[in-house]
Parts: sequence; structure tokens; C-alpha cells
Amino acid sequence: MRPPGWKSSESNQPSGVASRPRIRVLLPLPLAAGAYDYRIPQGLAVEPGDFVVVPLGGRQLVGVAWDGVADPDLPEKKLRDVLGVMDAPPMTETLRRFVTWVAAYTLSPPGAVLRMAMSSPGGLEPPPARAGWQLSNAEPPRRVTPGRARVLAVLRPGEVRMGAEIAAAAGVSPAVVRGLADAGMLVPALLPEGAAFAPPDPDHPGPVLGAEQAAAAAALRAQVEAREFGVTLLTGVTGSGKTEVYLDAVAECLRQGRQALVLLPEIALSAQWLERFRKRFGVDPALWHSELGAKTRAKTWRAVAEGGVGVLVGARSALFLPFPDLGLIVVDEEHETAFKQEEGVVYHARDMAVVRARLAQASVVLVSATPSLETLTNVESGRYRHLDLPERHGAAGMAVVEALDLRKTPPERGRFLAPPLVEAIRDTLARGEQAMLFLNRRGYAPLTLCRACGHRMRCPNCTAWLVEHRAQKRLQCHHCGHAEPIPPICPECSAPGTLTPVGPGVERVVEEATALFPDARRIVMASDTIPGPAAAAAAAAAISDRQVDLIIGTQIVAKGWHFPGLTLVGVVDADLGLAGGDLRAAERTLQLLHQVAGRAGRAEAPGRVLMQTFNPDHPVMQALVSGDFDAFMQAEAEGRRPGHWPPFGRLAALVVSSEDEREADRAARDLGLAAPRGEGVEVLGPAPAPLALLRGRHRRRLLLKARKDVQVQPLIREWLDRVVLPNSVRVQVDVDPVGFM
DNA sequence: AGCACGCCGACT
DNA sequence: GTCGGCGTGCTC
Repeated sequence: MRPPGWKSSESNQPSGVASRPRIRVLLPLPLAAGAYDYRIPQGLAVEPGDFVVVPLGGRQLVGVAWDGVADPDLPEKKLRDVLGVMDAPPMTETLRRFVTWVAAYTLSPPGAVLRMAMSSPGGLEPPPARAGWQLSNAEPPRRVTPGRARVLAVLRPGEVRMGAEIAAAAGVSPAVVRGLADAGMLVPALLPEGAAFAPPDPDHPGPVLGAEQAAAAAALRAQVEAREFGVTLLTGVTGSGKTEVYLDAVAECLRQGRQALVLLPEIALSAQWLERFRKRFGVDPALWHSELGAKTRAKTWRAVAEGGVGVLVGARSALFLPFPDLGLIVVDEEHETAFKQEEGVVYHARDMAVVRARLAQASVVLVSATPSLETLTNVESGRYRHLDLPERHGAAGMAVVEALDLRKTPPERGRFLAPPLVEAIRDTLARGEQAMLFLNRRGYAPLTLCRACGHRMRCPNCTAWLVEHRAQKRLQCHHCGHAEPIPPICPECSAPGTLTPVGPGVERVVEEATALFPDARRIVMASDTIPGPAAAAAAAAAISDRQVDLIIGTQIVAKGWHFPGLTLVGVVDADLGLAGGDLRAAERTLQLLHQVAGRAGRAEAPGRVLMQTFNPDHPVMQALVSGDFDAFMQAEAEGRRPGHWPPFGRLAALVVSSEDEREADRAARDLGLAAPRGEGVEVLGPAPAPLALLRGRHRRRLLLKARKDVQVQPLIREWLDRVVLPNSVRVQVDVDPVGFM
């Protein structure tokens, strides 16, 4: 007896005294040692890349036969036999090399990276054959009941259909079908597998490209046609047609018979993107994101491995799918920090996309209206090519952006919308156009304090204030799961009714807008009101259909929506992202606010953007008002270059954490004392990590800063080997950190 | 990641 | 007297 789905050795003989060949097997577990060695039993053929079943301890696991030679010194008695080979396409050498590369770069166990490449256990099993019935060759009896006759008439010779379906088509109960089967007139048969994914047609008549777009598209097509590694940055303002241009490169990739992967930062919110894809290719692409169910996941994974998927659109994890011949990777909104995976294997999907493409001899297109300084620097140095789409395609010009000085025209006391913004909204609504208010902060108020004693409500597990969520009447921590009812008295001084919300969250803006514009039809777009892709699509449709006058939302309104009736965007707090000592705070704020601004005025009507700020002279505000991002990014570069800050140097963060604060301090200090030193290497800290307490763990951070030509991975590996830390202390390494962790 | 082995509190 | 808490360590 053998489990379904895999082949085992034919011989049941013991492996014998003579030593059998060995093979390394990488298991999808975070084992620091890497691949384990196994014995190949007689009668079983195992090649690198094969998905193999092996014993580990008391259980059986699927791993991948890996490259390299087994350790000849490993004693024979430790070795166990490979149990079988899965009936699945082997992992390609390119993907195996990618797994190894990512593990080495991120200082993760290779098995932890492999786990991401085996993210669908079901995909390794052949798809379950579905059972059906077909006509037998038996001579039909001369007399049959009318029901049986109808069934026999419904089925054509050789046709296989499911029992329930046959019964429905013949208008009989399933019992009649069963009866015919018992009588031998129907025989069981397997249903043919339908094509899982309709192939996108590269020559489907799509939208017509303008001259600038056509030229850029031709350049991208040529790059794909070359079938070698190359990276191009594609820039252009919102509405310049970047998507249509890179979809043309996708089409060329399909003509080449290779697969294309499009990475989006938030796949769950991309209903409008899918519509554009459908317009270009006539079918839906395959999708990959964390919300896929196990069945779809398995089907998609398997179809990708078998080469049955031409184009796949996915979130960052799609980078580890088993494409047999990947020809193109598009990273849309390449500046987005959502491409950075912060948990488990810490990696940046944009950077790893470039690595995978290099290993696969594929093209990369990085797309953004506001590219990251990293990417711009690679353009500058000639490593990446650059194509720019200069105009807004077939529509009005860019929205006019104005900084609204809150020092000159402050809102009324206890309000958050300044009079000029209120006026602008009023005018917009009066014209029958739509307005949007953006505040990147969920909840009602970010801080609750006691007016009597000054006590601030904070999370017991994190260094963070509790955020009031008025709808649930609760205070919530946005970093861990903690939530509590709003206490009736101050927990510190017991004064009743003195707890006061301070500052605005999106709910409070809704409250204010409701009081100001009671007749406007409103929609709130925040992660708590838009729980999934379906809700996002519905909200987008409601806005496009003009069922809504005023859109109030957080971060998610910034995504690439196209709302033709929207002509005014108000940014409630443009300074929000600028606080804190983050290296990229200014760059990120610019990118976010520009993206929000891009929602305004995309059709015939011109758009207007009002940003409420206390710093109208800040370079970010100046750049947004003038639209001169090149100058801003150049200034950013000049700010980072002298200190060898990224991208002009390398950075790695080590976050030491423990439930015990003194232990965290001690461990961080010990690490600091053992820090590597040398030419072009510097270690900063330890210092409290940006969230000094997170989910009950005290965190300290050390930063390793090195010159660009220094390989930081061996330095860090040796560093960690020099220090012995208690088991309760965790060290998380983040190579190329973005923002705080 | 599992699943073992290994030492200290509330139960049939 | 045991059942069981999860701390520590190993799995080719």
C-alpha cells in the first residue's frame, strides 16, 4: 500500500550493506543546518529538483532533492531512505538557485525560503480526478423505462459527465443514473481536466496607444524579445498610460512563449486593474495573494508549475511561484513599502524580483510615478534603463496642488478642517462633483488623555497610544491585538468623565464632515470598513457611478483608483509622515501624497489638491506644489551620499527582543561589544527600537552601516556566532531595512 | 516547524 | 500517587 500522489521504491528489500547513493534534501523548515542527506533506495530515481517524500523524526515531509554532494562523513546509521517522489513537475534549477540566493542574502535558513516556494501543499498532488460516467459498450436492452431512455439519449458515445449533471439534463433523479450504472449500461470514467486558466491573447485588440506610449512600449518589447536580463524603470504621472505600456511588454513575453509576472503592492484592492487587463487580453489573469483559498491556491500553483499560466498577477509572495520559463517581471508602484516583507524571511520583493529575473534571463520593468531613490540611483549609474511618459494621456493636466497653511487659517477649536478646505469642498459639491478627504490614521482619535491628571491611555504590550474606535466603543492598539472598553473614569486619578479624545482619526473627520455637509452622500474607505476585495470593488463602483459625493478614507484611497468625477482632494494632515527620525520619511511622504493627489481631476474637469500643513516651506510640500520631483530627489540624494546612507551605502538592522527588559538590554549591549569593526564598517547603537515594546517584547536595535562595496552578510554571520545569547532572546536581522520594524 | 523528553502543580 | 504545563533540543 502506498499513499496516493507519489511513487515509492519498487523494492521492499532492506537497502543492504553496500552503501546506496545519497542525495541532499532541503526541507521546508527553518533548519539552520540547511539540507539533510538521505539515501536513495534501489529502484527509485531521484534527481535534483524532484519533490521527494522523506522521513524526519516520526513524520513524513515533502522536501526538494537539492544540489551539491551529500556529506560523506555522515555516519550510515543516521541516514534514512527517501520514501518516494511526488508526481509534480520538479523545481527548476533557476528557482533552486533563487531560493539559495535569497537565503544567503537575507541570512535566513534556506528551508525557510523554500517554504515560501512550496506555499501550496495541495499543488504537489496531481489534481483530483473527478469521477463521472459514460455509456458502456454493452448492448442496450430492447425495453427500457422512459427515464432510463432519456439518460441514454442525453449522453453521446464516449462523453463523460458527472452523475448529478446527467440526471439534471435528463430530468430524472440521480437514482435512475445509479440504476443504469448497476445494470452495467453506464461505466465509471474520469472527467477530462478543463484548462484551468484561459490563455491571454497577446493580439487581442486593446486600447490604442499614443505616440509617446507606443515608443516606450516598443522599447520594452525589444527588451523582452532579447530574452536576456535587463531592468527598465518606467515613469509617468497618473493617467499617463503606464499600465497599457507595460501590458504591451507582457503581450510580447506571451508571444515569446514565456510567462509574465506582475507584482502589485495590494492585490486585494485591484479590481480596476483587472478590468484594464481584461480589456487588453480578453481574459482574466491568474491571481496570487494571501486570501486565496486552499483549492484555488493548489490549482494555481500546479498550473504555474506545468506552464499553464501565461500571466499571473500577485502580491510579493508570487515571486516564489514555480514558473518554468519566466520572461518578464513587472513591479508596479515599485516605490511602495508594501513590497517589503517584515516577518519571517525579511525581503524586499522589488529587489528580489531583479535577482530572480537575472537568474532566469528575464526582463524587469519597475513602474512608478514617484520612483524610489534606490531605483533612481540605479538609473543614474547606468544599471537600469529609464523610459518616461511625459504627458497625461487624453485628459486634463495634472491637478493643481496647494499647501494650506494651518498657522494662517487654522480650523475652529476642536475641528480639523480649515475654512479654505471647507469652502473648497462646498464649491465642489455645489458643482455636482466629488470630493475626497484623506487622513492616514484609522479610528476616531489617536490619543485619549485625562483632562484632570494628564494620564494617557497606552497599550500594555506596546510603546503606543490606544486609538479610540467610536463605533465599537473601544480603545485599540494598532500594533498588537489589544482592545479594551473606554473606561468611564480615569484609570489613574479615578476622575469621572475626564477622558478626552485628542487629535483626528478618519472617524472624527467623518463626524466633522457629516456636521458640515449633512446632505452629501458619504463613503468611508478604511481597512475596517473595506474588509476585502469584494467590498473594495463595490466601493469603487459606487464612487464611479456617482452614488457618492464625499469620499473619506485612509491609505487605501491612495491606491490606483480611477474616479472620473473626483475633482478635489483634501489632505487633512500632510505632515503626518514627516515626524520621527526615519531615513526615508520625506521620500515616503512625497510618494504617498503624490499618489493621493493623483486621484483628483482625471477626466475633463481639472483637479485641485489642498494639503493642510504647518510646514508649507518643507521641501516635500514645495515639491508637491511645484511638481518638481527631480529636484527633490536630487536633494535627497545629496543628503544621503556623504554619510554613506542607502542607497549610497549598506544598512542592516539587528533587533534584539526579549520579554524581560533587562535581558534585552544586556543582550543588546553584549552584541554591541562584539560588533564588527573595520574599514568602511560602522555599528550604531544599541538604542531602543522604534517600537521599544511590541507585543510584550522589549526591543533594542543595532544598525550596521557599511560602504557599498562591503559584503555585510558574512560580517553579520560571524558577529552573531561570536555572541552567546539566552534562549529567550530573539535576534531579527533585516538586511536593507525600510522604515522601522 | 513538530514532536520528543523532562521536571513541578491540581486531580481521579 | 498520576495527568499535564510548556521549556529545551533534535530531526539526515
